[in-house]
Amino acid sequence: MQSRIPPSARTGGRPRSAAADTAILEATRQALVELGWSKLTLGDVATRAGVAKTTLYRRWAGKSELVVDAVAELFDELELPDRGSLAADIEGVVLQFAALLSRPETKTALMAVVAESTSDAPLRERIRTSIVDRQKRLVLAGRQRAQLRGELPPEPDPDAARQTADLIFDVTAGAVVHRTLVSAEPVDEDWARRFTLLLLGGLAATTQP
Amino acid sequence: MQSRIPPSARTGGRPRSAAADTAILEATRQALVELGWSKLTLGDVATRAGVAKTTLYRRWAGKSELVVDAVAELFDELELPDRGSLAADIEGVVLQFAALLSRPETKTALMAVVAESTSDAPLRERIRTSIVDRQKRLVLAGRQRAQLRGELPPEPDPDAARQTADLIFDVTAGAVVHRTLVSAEPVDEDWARRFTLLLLGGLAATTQP
Amino acid sequence: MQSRIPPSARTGGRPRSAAADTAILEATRQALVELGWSKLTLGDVATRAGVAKTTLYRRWAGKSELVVDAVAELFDELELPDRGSLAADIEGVVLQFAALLSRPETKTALMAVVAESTSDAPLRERIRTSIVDRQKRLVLAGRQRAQLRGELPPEPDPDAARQTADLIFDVTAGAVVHRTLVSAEPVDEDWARRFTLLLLGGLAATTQP
Amino acid sequence: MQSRIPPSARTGGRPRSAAADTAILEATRQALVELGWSKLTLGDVATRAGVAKTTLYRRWAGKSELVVDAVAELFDELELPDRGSLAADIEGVVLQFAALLSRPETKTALMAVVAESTSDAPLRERIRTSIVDRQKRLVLAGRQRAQLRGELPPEPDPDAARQTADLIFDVTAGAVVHRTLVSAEPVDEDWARRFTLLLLGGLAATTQP
DNA sequence: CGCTAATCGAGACGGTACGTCGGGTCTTAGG
DNA sequence: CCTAAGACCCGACGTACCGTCTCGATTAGCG
Repeated sequence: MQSRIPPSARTGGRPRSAAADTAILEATRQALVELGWSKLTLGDVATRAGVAKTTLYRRWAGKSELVVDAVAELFDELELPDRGSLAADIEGVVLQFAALLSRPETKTALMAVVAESTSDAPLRERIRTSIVDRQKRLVLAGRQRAQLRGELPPEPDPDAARQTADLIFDVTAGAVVHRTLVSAEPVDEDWARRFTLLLLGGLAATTQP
Repeated sequence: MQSRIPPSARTGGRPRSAAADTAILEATRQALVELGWSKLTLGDVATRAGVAKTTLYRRWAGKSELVVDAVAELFDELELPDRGSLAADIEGVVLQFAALLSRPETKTALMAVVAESTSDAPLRERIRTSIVDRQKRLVLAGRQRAQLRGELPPEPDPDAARQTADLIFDVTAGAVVHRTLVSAEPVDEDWARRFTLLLLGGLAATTQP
Repeated sequence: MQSRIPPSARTGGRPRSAAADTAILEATRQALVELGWSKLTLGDVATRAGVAKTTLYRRWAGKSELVVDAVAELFDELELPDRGSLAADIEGVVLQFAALLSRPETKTALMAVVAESTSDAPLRERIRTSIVDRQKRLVLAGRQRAQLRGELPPEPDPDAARQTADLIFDVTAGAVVHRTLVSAEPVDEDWARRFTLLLLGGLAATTQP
Repeated sequence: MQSRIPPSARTGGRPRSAAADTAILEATRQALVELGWSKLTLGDVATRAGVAKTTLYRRWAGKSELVVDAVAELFDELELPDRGSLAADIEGVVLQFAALLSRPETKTALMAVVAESTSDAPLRERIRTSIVDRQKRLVLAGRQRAQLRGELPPEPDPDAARQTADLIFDVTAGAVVHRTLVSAEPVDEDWARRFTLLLLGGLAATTQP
């Protein structure tokens, strides 16, 4: 799902510049790093991108939509490298996610758009599609891989499977975000190890009553 | 710790109106509910409170500081009722915290000030003192009570104790916030039960290597 | 003299649409009536005329040039009907000119382009050629006819003749314009009669010292 | 009559700066000279005056209103010096008015606001009060003085008196404006003499049937 | 009881950014 | 070469808030 305003359906006319899109999103990230969310202005982004303000407004409805797109591109990089065991995979994901969150552009932007989204349902949906689901995908892939390895039993009930995945996701993402942004302390290998221990222990308790 | 600017040290002169403080904080919460963080303006708050803008700026440095104070008052209500067992206590805290987070004024304000705080260290400190520590206190009190009950073993190493408490806190608060604000799904009794199961299971695994 | 930009000298290629010209000028007048000078936009004119903005800019340099042409067409209608006497002829011209000036499209456009022309010499020249000279012609024709009738003596000195004609022209056109646009009162038959009396009386005094 | 937006009726609050008014009007005239009407922008005027744009908009509704006030001050200078005879007085007024009209700030502004006023009745009224009536006053004063001198007979019928004064005014002001702005030729002593001759001759013809 | 001094309301002030609009240019595809 | 369509850059618009300032009018406590 895209936040961009689609071009006029009518054929004919000068097409939108693809280079402008790239320049704008890059300029947005750069401005986020230098100024932070609250001091970022669309006029400044336009100037940095070498683009007219109108061009920007023609494609995005506002600051939130633009920033979501700009940050979302960074989340595309997330992958699930095979580290050999479920525990190692989880630690890898946690560290990868933490690394992303500690970049200044994501740090300042993510909470801000989430805050904005509390009173803006379409924006919330866009965040979910562009950002959140990209992380959730990793949880599902990780479980699948662990089941192939025999580390986790197959889950016959699809409802329970989904519920558990959601819980793991909220716990993992929430913990990393909270540690990084609220507690403002680093997510290092040690923390990742201890968190993984907690998660896997809890998971065992959950599935083996 | 207070965000308020202290009154002039010099004695004599008209004292600050105490009623104004109450009115301003109440007006702030009301405006947060109606407008959300980004559309809340200090001029509007002043009008609602029946107070001049000057009065407001004489006491708070800006929007963030004011909102932190306004929301912090709500976190004073958090308590740790004795529900008889560690699991029940945790479920209680989770539900209580979730209830607070689902109020519109906290929902919209909390993430916003956290976002603001990523580039404002004093603000981050104020948030920690006024809001976060109030929750953390519950974690510590819960553990102490559980140890008194014999549900948890005493932790001889104070460093490890702090580290574990921090982890539990980040996991719990993070999970509830993420579920509520990002996943935008309710934290009901069922979820609280499943989360507690996960947490306690993980905790057992962590402390019994 | 035309304000239009001439078509490319190079032969070959698609010729300009003559229908477009008509449509554009008509649309301009219509827009002048509805919106007045300052709110008239070339984009709107293009839309009304069912024409692309490009087409419009290929033919006229700007708003002033377009409006001069659009209004000038109306001045083509001015004639000098033979009413039998100099006085009657003058009254006729005055009323005819006043009628033209009271049309909303001329009323709003004429002063505006004159204002523009104070800092735009080519525009001033175009106004003179397209609009002013068309009125001045009537003064000259009126005098010639009166001389044929014997109502006015021949003027042997061509310099003095030109000077007098200029004076009469400025007085007549100026008075009608001022009455219509500044004083905002109607130029009716009574006013025309009184003005003619004044003018002819003054003329007699001027030529018979 | 003033074009200024009156300050809030409520007492209390910081009073409006009188210096700002002076600076704004002076800056407006300066900008008119340098840029002309159509390129004058309120933002630029504000900058020149060392004033915020909002201050400007707090006091005037728009460009036209501001310019009327700025130019009107110049018309305050108009007087009727006693030159000894009616003819000499008229010539004096004509030359004085022409001198005012040939200043670049009035030249570019006057026609423009008149053009605007064709579709803006309140503006037309403001022009009349602030500018036109100041000139008309001279006509009336001139007649009164001429009657005291015995150069003109007393006019018993007040209606006819007013009608004649209006006619003289439209003719005089119109002729000077037209000569200056449309014909774009100078109003020098020679022209003033010839115009006065015409006017007085016509006047005699009008009043002595 | 009258001083003194900080507070209060009100609202104007210099700024900065907003989101929109119009001007005039350009780049398409099509005639 | 012209045309319709529409995106492009640019600059100005008028508005909204910001945080500061200047007023006159209140309030206290201290002398």
